[in-house]
Amino acid sequence: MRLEALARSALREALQALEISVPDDIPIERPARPEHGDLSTRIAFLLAREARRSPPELASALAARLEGRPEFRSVQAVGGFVNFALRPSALHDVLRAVLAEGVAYGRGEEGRGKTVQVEFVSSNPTGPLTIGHLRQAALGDVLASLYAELGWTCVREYYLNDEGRQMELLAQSLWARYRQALGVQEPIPEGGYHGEYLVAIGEELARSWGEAYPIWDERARAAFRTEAVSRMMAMIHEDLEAIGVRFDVWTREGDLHRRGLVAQALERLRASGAVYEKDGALWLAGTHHGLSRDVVLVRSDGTPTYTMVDIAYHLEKHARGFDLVVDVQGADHVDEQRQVALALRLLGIPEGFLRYCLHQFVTLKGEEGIQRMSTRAGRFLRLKDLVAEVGRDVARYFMVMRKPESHLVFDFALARDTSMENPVYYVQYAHTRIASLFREAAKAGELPDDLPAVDLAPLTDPRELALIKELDRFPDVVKSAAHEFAPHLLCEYLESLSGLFHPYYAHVRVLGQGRATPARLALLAGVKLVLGRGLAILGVSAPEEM
RNA sequence: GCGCCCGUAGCUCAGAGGAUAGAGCGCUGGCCUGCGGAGCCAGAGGACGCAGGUUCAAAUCCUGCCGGGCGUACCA
Repeated sequence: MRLEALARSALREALQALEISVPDDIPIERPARPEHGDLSTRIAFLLAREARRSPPELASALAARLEGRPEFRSVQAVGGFVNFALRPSALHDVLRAVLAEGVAYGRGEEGRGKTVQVEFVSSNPTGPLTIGHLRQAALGDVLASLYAELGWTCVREYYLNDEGRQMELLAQSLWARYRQALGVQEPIPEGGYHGEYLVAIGEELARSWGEAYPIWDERARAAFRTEAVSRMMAMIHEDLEAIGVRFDVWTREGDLHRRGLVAQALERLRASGAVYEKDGALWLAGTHHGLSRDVVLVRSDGTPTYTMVDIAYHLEKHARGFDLVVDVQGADHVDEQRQVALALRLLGIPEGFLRYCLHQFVTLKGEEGIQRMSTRAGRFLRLKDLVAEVGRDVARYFMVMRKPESHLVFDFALARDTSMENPVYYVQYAHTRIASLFREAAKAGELPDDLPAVDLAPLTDPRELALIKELDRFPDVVKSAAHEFAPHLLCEYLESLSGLFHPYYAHVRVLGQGRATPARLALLAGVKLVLGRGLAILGVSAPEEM
């Protein structure tokens, strides 16, 4: 049995024996200080009032009931806390279970038969992906993997805004570059895209199309739009490839229009009575429902706004039958999220269907200080180039090692120059050292045939027991990381597990130690297994050699 | 002005009501005749932005300030 479950079921029995009603959730903590035991509970504080006893009294009564049970070495009341010290055999049982489960250890059942869609990146196809998109790419990909670990079927989806004014500006900017390549002084349009990446494409088009498009007319617009989108998509695919992210579904804004979904959504909104007309435009009455302003859904020229299309898109997601939709978006989308969420609520979509993972932006710290990215101004670091510089593992890990809602300063120089000193390698190195140990064990003929069957009794060193306790946490970490949209918890966990392993390995010899050898190999097999699983979820490699 | 996010070690950040606040980097000093030194051991470094409040217990929850980021478009 998992350790927390062990303490919970014991406490449940003790509470029943004392005729105190058992709460649904019995909190179990892992004390920071060893003298407080392996597990502890503050339940006495919570039930004191109801039980009409002071927390210390209640804690003592519980401890007295539990003292002497075989799974605990001791159960002590300290203040109002009840502290449990586990017997090594209870920990050995945990390790045995980990080894028996193998790669399935940590997987959950909650998502069985359920499907979650994770929408992320969804960058406009107006240029390559930048370090700004990297956080989102890593975050979304890892969230999807976390949910997959909990048994959900995951769909990774990219929403492609291939319509609207930005695409118009992009096409015209490309046309300008094409004209420039032909020797004409054509300026980049107002609000257009100045990035170097359009120059090369413009030159190429000048070579293949010659003087075919001397003026910016409908014909040029159509040609350059199509060309621009496909070129940008190619670049985006390259960037995603570099970071190792694959999408299952690409949804184009244009398709939503063509399938009549925007018009349908509009009808539903009208029918709901949540919209009104003013100044020739159609508005969503946001202020009636707690928003800070009303929102235009259809402009006075009859075209739907981005928000309108987004609402239609999310209705379509619902129609597709997902049990949960997770949108990963930057902090600039807060208002947009509220608006879409409100529209869905007004249309009767259940509250829990759509959840947003909102993240703050990445600022890049480089030679010229801290800089904001801007695709439009052509000032950005391309994702592919960053990955080439620091490697996929480091790039991905750095982006999820902080909680999404915290601002992240990416110190490019540090990631590159001191890459040997960074936490990714610390974790990977732990995995590698164990892999190497197993190679040595095999050479020496000391590798047991059946690790889960090994006698674990020799594992009595506090460091060994601490490692097992840490292994026990893994499934909970996966669960929290997924539910709270907090992949950084997994990073922290892996660093903590590695931080227990390295000192242990530096001080304890494994091979040639008689009965202790197979037991220690079994322990380290468990550590390697969990490190490997954790890294896999992060999309970071778990090397056998470095 | 209003809304959301963030103020914790020199730097980058964990800590989501519990017991003496942690990690990595950087800094100081040690450890390579055994399984990988990308490692280990030790040390210096903190009024948790400020002020109130709730609680047996607050870095954590509430309120108000002060800083910083983002938003506040008939842009996407």
